[in-house]
Amino acid sequence: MSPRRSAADARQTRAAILARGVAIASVEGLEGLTIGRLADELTMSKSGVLGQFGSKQGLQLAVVDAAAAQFAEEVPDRTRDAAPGLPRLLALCEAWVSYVEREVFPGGCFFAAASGEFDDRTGPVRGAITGLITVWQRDLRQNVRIAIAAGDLPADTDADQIVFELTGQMLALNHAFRLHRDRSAPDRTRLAMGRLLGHPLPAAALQRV
Amino acid sequence: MSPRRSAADARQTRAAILARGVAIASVEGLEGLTIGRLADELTMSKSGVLGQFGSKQGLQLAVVDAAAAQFAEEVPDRTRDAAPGLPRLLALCEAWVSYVEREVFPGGCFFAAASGEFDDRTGPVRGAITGLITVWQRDLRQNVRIAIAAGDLPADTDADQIVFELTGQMLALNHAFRLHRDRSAPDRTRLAMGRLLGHPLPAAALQRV
DNA sequence: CCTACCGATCGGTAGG
DNA sequence: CCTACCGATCGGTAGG
Repeated sequence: MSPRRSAADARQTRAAILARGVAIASVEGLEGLTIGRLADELTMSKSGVLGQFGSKQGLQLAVVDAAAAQFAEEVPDRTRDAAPGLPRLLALCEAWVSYVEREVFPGGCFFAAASGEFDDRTGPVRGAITGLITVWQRDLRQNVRIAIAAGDLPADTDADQIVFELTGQMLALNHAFRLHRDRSAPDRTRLAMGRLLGHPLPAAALQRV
Repeated sequence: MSPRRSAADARQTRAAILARGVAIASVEGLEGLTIGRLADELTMSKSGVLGQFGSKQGLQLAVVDAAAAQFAEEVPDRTRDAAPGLPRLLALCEAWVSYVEREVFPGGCFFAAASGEFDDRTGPVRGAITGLITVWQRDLRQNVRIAIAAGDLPADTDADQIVFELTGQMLALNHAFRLHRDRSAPDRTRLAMGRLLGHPLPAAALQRV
């Protein structure tokens, strides 16, 4: 096997770097993710890692995109069976709670951690993080609006307010689960979200017994 | 003026280091706070900074304590006039919203940032952060219980659940205010907290005009 | 994707 | 609280 690899090999290498990078960054942060450590853990040279992304910022942007793809698989993609509006909203909330409970990322919600780390900075990495979170919240809001139009939420509901409060319960769960290792936090979150939406979360009853 | 300073001078130097340290750490994080940068900004030598704390971890612990003292001044100390129970609870919530709105720390809530940074680690710094947050949440819970006993909250209220949900709204505010620069977030938080407690926050009406 | 470097900066120490 | 260091590690480059 020659040291010069094919394009397919390069793609595989890139995927392996990103998988490790996402896991490390969810724990150590996107700044704490270093090229040297990544190279060490993958038994590669630093320049081999860096060559794929050009710079640390390029690596960070690729890691954010890879985390977004994984999040999409683990949360919204699991709600495809639920109809738009209240059913989808409840499914998205339950999928989010489950995503934290299952510890999809070893350091908890990747985007909660990344937004806390980059909220005081400027530049493309912050932009990528805020863009992805904005899209996620727009998806929630859209389903709130459909639920209102369908009569499944009160007509005077403020969609932005509901999304704001749901976001708070998501952050509370990540906080309590990671910092206090509070195992009752997922059910507390389900309860709070169910009250906000006037309906219990779909899987909560099953998981409670 | 000789290079050998008195104990009073040393105390002043220490206070100056901690004031800068808290501000830097609220933006860059407790790991991103470096001895070299601190020395630079204070036109001191690195060893002059390090000598006060022994190690970077000693500096981090002192910075956490200094931030806790400032938080105590800016939030709970401002609610001394409110009677224990629901009045104090409403005052604590309003003081917290105001603390974020006034940007007491340049990087937003110091403890929201620090707990996100250290939630996956072990050691005394994590311990100090969790300890302070636990005390703060115990204070909230205690006032919820007094409010229940006084009949100001329903008798079947779950105090831990209320504290959990209030914490979520605090985190939602910090998140929206820092990441999205959403200026409507403070009033959204007031609204959510007021609903949770069944009473509007004390200063909200005045500030709304 | 590798070896062999680069200057800058990290936390920390010796000794005054 | 200073100067003068230390080894380790940072992101990144040259050249193959």
